[in-house]
Amino acid sequence: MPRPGKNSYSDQKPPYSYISLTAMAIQSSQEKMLPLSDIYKFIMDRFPYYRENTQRWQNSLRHNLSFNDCFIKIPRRPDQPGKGSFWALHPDCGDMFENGSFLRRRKRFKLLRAEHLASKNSQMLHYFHHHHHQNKLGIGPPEAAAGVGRLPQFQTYSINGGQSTGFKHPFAIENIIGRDYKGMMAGGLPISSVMHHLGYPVPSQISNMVNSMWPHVGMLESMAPMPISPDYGPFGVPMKTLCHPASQTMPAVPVPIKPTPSLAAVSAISNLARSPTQLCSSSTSSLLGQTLSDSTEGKNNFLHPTVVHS
DNA sequence: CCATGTTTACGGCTCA
DNA sequence: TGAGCCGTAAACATGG
Repeated sequence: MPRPGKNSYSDQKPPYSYISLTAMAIQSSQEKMLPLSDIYKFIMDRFPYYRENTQRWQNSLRHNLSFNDCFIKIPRRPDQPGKGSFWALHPDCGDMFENGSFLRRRKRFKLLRAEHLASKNSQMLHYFHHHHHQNKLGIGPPEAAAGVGRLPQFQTYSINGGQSTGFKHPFAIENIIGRDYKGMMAGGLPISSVMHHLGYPVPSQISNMVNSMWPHVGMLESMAPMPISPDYGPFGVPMKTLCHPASQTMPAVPVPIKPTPSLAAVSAISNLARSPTQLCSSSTSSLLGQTLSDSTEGKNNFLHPTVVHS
């Protein structure tokens, strides 16, 4: 039992990898991209655990940003002063958390050489092209302008000139976190109960929050810190209003990494039902994918984006 | 100088 | 048990 004043459960390490956390942060922003400092902020605001040892985990996080191809860097426009680039999710990175684990991906997203180079150029080009019209007011970081514009909910930084229409970031929070784990329990407890004890929401809670608010309000229009309490999710949204009352159950909190085909199917369907335009699945993104040796330098060799299967 | 990136290395852990 | 993912440390570069 956590005592008041003492360490509470919410001070414990959240069951998310840095990749998950970063993806959440990015997805939570209106523009689907954030500067490093805002990624830090997102995490620290919502997960007390990360308010300490900042040197350590921030170094790890930067390592993840650079090392993993699922994250792409988008340079600032001249009218977006500030330090460092924006970070976004690679549009083709696939559903890296399809098994429902946010601690460890079943497979990782790795680009091939030429793809890597290509994305470095055309991605940002596309960005410039795209956002210049849509967000003219954009002075300052995207989250500043976020409050006003009702931009299309899903902007992707397409590397193939917008050809991947309809394709959502598989990393979109509802994909990352968005699953219906019907009837699932965590350690013998209903997930909601576990969530409550943890003091931060588990994946599908976030999903519910996202899904319930995205249609109306831009997610996290402000990056303002919100009070952390069992009643609030990491996005500062009251859980009560967002948590589906009954039938909603959650994955075990540190979700066992088990590829469960049936579940995957279910989640695919539910994702579809929930947002028809977002047909996103790992299979979509890995259509062109060919396996590639997982060497570190493998990122620099071929023509197509690919998903390396483990 | 400090924040931001990039890269290498290594040990722990999990899954096939 | 090996392969691969993850977390961490650390060296190094760069730009404001």
